[in-house]
Amino acid sequence: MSNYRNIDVTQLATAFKALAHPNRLNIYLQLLDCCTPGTACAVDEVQKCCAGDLGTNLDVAPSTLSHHIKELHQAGLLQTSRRGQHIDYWVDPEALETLRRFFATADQAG
Amino acid sequence: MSNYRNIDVTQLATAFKALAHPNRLNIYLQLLDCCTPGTACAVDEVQKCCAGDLGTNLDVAPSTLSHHIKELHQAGLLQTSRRGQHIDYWVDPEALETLRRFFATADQAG
DNA sequence: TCTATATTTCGATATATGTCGAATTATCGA
DNA sequence: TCGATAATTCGACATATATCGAAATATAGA
Repeated sequence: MSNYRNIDVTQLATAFKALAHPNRLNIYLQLLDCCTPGTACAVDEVQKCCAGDLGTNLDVAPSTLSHHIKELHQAGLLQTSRRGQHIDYWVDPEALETLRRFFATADQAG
Repeated sequence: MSNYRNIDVTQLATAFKALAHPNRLNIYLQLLDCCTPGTACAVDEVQKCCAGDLGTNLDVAPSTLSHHIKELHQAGLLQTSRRGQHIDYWVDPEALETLRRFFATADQAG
């Protein structure tokens, strides 16, 4: 059961766990809207996705925000890059593809 | 943020939470393999999906198994029907479709 | 009706998680 | 180099969750 139709079940559970918290799902959705998966927002674009921006509509302390971002990152859902004082985050396209594929195949025959 | 591209975000987080635990994910995967989503296994088929069967490869007490099944059911991921002493469970097709659709659209543009 | 089987509910307990504030690290600009 | 800003790490604490065993509920069959 550690593997299901060529999908790593442990990785799947880890991803679900990361996305299970409303604040973390919120962060992930923001990043989905912010940048095309696999790409950080260009600096000159209006949309930003550095840690501070992700917390503006979350009402949590910076340390809590950092904690949640770390969880998402450790689950493999986000990628990261420093840009000066800021740290940008964006959606890991492979992890997203794994999730998409799981539900796509699950939705087919039993 | 309670709605994202016509998908209920709260429902999404609830579903992820239910699937985040390895034992519950295991149960869900068994049901996906057991029966076509939306249908219970016919009684005369070899595959079964009553509560007891779902726990055979899980190594947890019956009460714990029941607890996990209840979580999946309350999250809207499973449907249920009593069959004599047994209670059958199967994958709710609409919930699965919601998840499939979320990742399908998320995987497209940002 | 009585017994066996399947499942759930309840109460207790250990562990995991979310949150904060304070302190720390990293970077930029003066 | 110093101060400001962004983000992380750490320690503490309250809450949530997973688990079990015992007891309760539901059903089938003798």
